[in-house]
Amino acid sequence: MGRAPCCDKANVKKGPWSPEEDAKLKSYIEQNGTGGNWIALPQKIGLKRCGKSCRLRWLNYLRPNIKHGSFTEEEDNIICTLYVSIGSRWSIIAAQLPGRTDNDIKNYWNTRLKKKLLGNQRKHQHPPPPQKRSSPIITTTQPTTPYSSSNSSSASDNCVPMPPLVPPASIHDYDYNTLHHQYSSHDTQQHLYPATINNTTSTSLPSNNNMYDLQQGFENLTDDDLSHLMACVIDNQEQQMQMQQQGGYYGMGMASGSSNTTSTESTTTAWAPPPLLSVSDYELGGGHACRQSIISHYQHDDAVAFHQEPAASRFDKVIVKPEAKGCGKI
DNA sequence: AAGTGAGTCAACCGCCAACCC
DNA sequence: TGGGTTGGCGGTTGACTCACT
Repeated sequence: MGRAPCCDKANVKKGPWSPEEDAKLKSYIEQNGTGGNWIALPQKIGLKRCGKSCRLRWLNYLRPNIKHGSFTEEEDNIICTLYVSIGSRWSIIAAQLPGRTDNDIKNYWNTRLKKKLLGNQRKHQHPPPPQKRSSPIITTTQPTTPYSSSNSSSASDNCVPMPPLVPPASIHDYDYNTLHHQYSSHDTQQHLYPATINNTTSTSLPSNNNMYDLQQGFENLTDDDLSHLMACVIDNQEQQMQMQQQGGYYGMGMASGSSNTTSTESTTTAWAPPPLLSVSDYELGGGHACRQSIISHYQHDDAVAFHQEPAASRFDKVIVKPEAKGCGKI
């Protein structure tokens, strides 16, 4: 026996909402509220709709102050920034864009923004030499700014473009508390991810102040930087999908050493393809090797440059939640 | 004009966590 | 404390539109 359906599917209308249905739902909620029970609501107002459907219709279309229509450049930037930061957490992203719904943003991302950024990715597939590239980098000199882009030239000798550790689709696996601290003890490192993702829960942001928290560290990114970073994110996701479709499974990808590899160890052993598992599937004890793997995968030339870097890794502090959502799906 | 493929987006599905009794 | 119910979420689907051939 499966789970009980939320409504009597046989007597429930599906498909597009009629203006009459909209009017019924809207006027009832405006006068009476939802009554705290969406499941019971359609019966109360004589709608042959599933309660969930009513909720969705209200939230995505009928409620006041919903913004429809094209997204602004500023909204684009916020979406991209937050996507890089927290992944496909559309409800959280939507909370930072007044009037936009998670569904809208999700659709917009999937149909337009992603392609737009993929278009930019092609521009980056034949990039100029790394030291001249204006892309997200890691330096060993700036302790507090997650990214250095426009001001990166002075550190270019040690710079490596740094794709995300995991695709954002899996970023919900992070322990946010740990993420919050993951770089803070490495004063000699520059960081990729924002240092301040403060929420321990994903479903709510107490206030809009969090927008700044979530975006902190990305504020200095140029559009070019962001495009490149997003391209890496998307590229990583798509490659993982392809590998999964092919039945590939590379586990941690720890071809050498172990999760206990210390930050001062160096390895030049060839790596397996980027790990299909998200960070949550293991603890990145040493981190150096993992970073090398990812860099090797994305930017071979830059990986060479990376070998010259001090071994201490920004991944050193990433602790994972093995039970987190998304584990074991591969 | 008809066929076709791509793009868009509203709506649905199923999972999961929170809540309630 | 445990089981059932509900709300919320992200992923996916499918109807519709439009451009192109």
